[in-house]
Amino acid sequence: MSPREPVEARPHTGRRRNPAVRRAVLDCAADLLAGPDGMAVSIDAIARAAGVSKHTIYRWWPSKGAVLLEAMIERAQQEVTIPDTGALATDLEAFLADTFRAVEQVAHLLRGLMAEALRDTAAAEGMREFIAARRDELRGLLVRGLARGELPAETDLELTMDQIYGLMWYRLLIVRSPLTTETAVHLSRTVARPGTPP
Amino acid sequence: MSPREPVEARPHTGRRRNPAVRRAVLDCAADLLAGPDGMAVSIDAIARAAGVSKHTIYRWWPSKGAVLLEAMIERAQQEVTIPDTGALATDLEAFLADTFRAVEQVAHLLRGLMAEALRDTAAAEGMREFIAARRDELRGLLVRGLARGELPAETDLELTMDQIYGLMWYRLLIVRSPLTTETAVHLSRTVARPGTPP
Amino acid sequence: MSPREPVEARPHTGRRRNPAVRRAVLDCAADLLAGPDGMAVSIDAIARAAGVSKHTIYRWWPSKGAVLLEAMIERAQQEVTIPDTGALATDLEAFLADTFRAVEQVAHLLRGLMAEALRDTAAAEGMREFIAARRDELRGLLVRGLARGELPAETDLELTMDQIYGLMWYRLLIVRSPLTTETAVHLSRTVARPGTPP
Amino acid sequence: MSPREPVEARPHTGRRRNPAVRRAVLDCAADLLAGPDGMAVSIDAIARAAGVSKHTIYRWWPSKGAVLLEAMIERAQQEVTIPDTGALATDLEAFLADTFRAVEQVAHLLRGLMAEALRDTAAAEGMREFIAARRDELRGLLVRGLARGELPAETDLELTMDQIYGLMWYRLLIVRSPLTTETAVHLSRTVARPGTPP
DNA sequence: TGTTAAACGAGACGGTACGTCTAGTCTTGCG
DNA sequence: CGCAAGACTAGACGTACCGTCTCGTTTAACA
Repeated sequence: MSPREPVEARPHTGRRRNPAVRRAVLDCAADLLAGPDGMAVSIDAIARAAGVSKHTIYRWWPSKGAVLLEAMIERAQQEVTIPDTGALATDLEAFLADTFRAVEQVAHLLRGLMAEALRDTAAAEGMREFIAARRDELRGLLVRGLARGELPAETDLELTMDQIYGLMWYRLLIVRSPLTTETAVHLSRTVARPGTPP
Repeated sequence: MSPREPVEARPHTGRRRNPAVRRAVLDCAADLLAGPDGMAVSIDAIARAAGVSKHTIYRWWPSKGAVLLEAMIERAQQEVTIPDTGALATDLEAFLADTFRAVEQVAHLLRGLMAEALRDTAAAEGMREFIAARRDELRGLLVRGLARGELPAETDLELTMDQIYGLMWYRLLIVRSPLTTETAVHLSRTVARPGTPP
Repeated sequence: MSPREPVEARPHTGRRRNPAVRRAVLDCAADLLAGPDGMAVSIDAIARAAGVSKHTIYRWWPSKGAVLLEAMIERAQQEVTIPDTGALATDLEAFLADTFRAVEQVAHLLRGLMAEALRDTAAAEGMREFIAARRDELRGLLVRGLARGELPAETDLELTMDQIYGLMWYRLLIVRSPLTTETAVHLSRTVARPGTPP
Repeated sequence: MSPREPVEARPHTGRRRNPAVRRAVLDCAADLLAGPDGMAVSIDAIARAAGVSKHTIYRWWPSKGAVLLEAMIERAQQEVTIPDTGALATDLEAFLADTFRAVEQVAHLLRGLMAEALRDTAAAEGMREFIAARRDELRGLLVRGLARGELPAETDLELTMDQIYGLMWYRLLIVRSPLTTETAVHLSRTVARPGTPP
C-alpha cells in the first residue's frame, strides 16, 4: 500500500454529509494501521492524514474503535461468497480459503481493532456483532452439512466454530503465522472428514 | 477477590531489592485488572495502589506490559500438571481442564496483557515466549499420543494445537464465553476420538 | 428579563431581508448575555436561541463583536437626553444620572462586548466609535459650562471626561459596584464645583 | 523586547518544583502577549514557547487567567514606591507617575488579563484582589492627606479613587491613549488642588 | 405568468484551543 | 543503594467555538 497522497481538493457539500470525508477517514485509518508504526493509531493522526477536522470524525463516529470497525468492514466487504455445492467438504474449504484471504488483507486492521476493543466496551460490542454475523454464515454451512449427514450427528456446532475461528484469530493476534489456502484445506478436513458418508 | 488493603508497613531493605515491593506491584496490578474498571489500568494506579514509586516499577520492569506479563505468569504458576497416564484421551482431557481452570482465574490479566501486547512489541514478544512454553507441554502430550497410535498418523500437530489454543483465546478475548471442564472434555474428544485404536 | 420564548412563526420574506430575523438575533444575544452563564455567549447559542441559521448571522454581521455591538446600541438607544438648562451643575448631574441608568441596564452587554473587543480589533474599533459619539455629547455640555465660566478656565476637558467615563467603566468592568443616581450627583459635584461662580 | 530564545538546557530538579519552569512559563506568557498577535494567547502557545508540557502548566495554575495574572504581578512588581513626604500634592503626583510608568510597561498583560477575567470568574476574582491591594496603597496616601487637611473634609475617598483608577483603566483598555507623567501631574492636581490650605 | 435572485434554515466542515489523562524519565532526600 | 515522592515532557483524548460553505426552500421582484 502506497503512502496515500495528502488528501486535497475535496469540495464542500454544504449541509449534506460529504462522502469524500468518510472515504478519506476510513482509508487513512486503514492505511495508517498498515503503516510502519501501525499499532496504536491516534485520532489526531487519522484527522491529519485525511485532512479532516477531529471534530468531523467525532461527529460521525463515537470513538476510535468505531472508525476502525467501519474501516475494517468496508475493506473486508470484498464478498466472502458462501458456497453451497451440496458437499460440505468442498464448501467449507472454499469458504475458509476465501475468509482467510480476506482476513489476511485486513490483518492490520483487525489487530488495531482488537487493541481498541480490549479497552473500549463499545468497540468490543460492535466487533462482536460483526463477528456474530460472520459466524452465522458459517453456521448455515455446517447445519446444511449436518443435515446431509456429512458431519457426525453428535457434532457440537458451536464448539466446532470456536475451533475454526479460534484458530484464525489465534494466528492473527498471537502467533502471527499466516492463514493460507493450505490451512483452509487442512482445517476443513479435520472438521468434515472427507470420507464421511452420504 | 477482595479489594486488597492499602499496602503499608513495608520496612526498607537498604541496598537490597525489596521483595515485598515486587509482590505488592504484581498483586496490585492483578487486582486492579480484575476490578470494576478493569480494562486499562495505568502505571500510576498500580504505583498508588501498591504504595510504590513509579520509578521503582520502571527500575525493575521495562514497561507496563512487562509488569502485567509477570503478574500473569505468577498467578498462572499454580502448576498445570502434565499428566502422563498412557492414554491420550484422559491425559488431554485432564490437561485442558486444568489449563482452562487456570486461565479462567487470570482471564482479566490475560485480556489486559493482550491489550498491551497489541501495542507494545516487547510485551508481545514476552507473551509469545510464555505461550510457546505452554505450547511445548501440550506438544509433548500429543507427540506421545501420536507415537502410541492414538492419533491418526497424518495428524498435523501444529494445526491441532492452534485449534485448541485458538478456541481458548477466542473465548477469552472475543466471545467471552466460559472455558469449563465440559469444554475440555468435548474438545479433547474432537481431537483424540476416544474410540481411536491402538 | 423573562427567558424569552423560543422564537417561532416567522414567515419568510423572500428575497427581502427579514427584519424579524434581525430582531430575534439582537434580542437573543442580549438576553443570553444577561442570562446565568452570561459571560461568553457563542454564535451557535445565539443562532439556536433565535431559531436562525449561523449563516444568516454572518450574512449580516461580520463577527460576534458586531452583533453584540449592535445589540448594545439598540438597547442603549433609550435616549439619553442632553439637557441644557444653562447651569452646568444640574445639566451634568442629569446627564450622568441618565447615562448611568442606561448603562446599568446594558451592563451585561457592555461586559460581553468588551470581552470581545479585547480580542477582536474590528469589534474594538466599532466600540470606540460608539464611545466617541457619546463622549462628544458630554464634551458639548462641558464646553458650554466652560464658556459660561462654570468651570475653572484651565480645566483640561479631555482629562475630565476620562475621569468621568473612566469611573463608569471601572465600576462596570472591574469593581462591579453600582452606578447610582447618587454617584452621578457626587461625581458632577467634584467636576463642576457647585459654588463655582458665574 | 527581544523574541526570547527557545528555552533550553533546563536541568531536572526531581521531586522539587523546577523554578526555571515557572520562570519560563511566566516570561513566555508575558512576551507572547506583548507580541504581534498579542491579544489571545493560547496555553498551547505558551507551553510551546516555554518548552514546557501543557500538563505542567495546569499542574501549577488552574487556568490561563491565573497564568496571566501571575505573570502580570511579577512584572508589575517593580516596586511602585509609596512616597510620604508630608505633602499630598507631591506624594500623589509621584505615586501616580510611578504607577502609570509601571502600568504602561505591562499594558499588554493587563489587556490580556482583562480579556480573560471577563470570561473566567476565577481570573476576575484574582484580578480584583490584586487591584484591591493596590487601591489600599492609594487610600493610605489620601487618608493621610485628608488628615492633614490637604483635601476638602467632605471628600469621598472611594469616589476619588474610582476616578483615578478609572481614568487609568479607561485609557488602558478603551481609548488606548498613553498614561504619561504629565497625566499624573494633571490628575493629581484635580484631586489635591495644590493651593488647598493647611 | 413564469423566471430569477436573494434570504433563509439546516448543518457539515476545517481550524484551533481547551483542560484532562497516561507513559515513561528524572532528581531529591530519607533510611 | 533501594526506595517514595512527585515534577517533568510528549502527546492523545474528547469537547467547544469560530467563520465558511453548500443544499434546498421560499418569497419578492422582474420579464
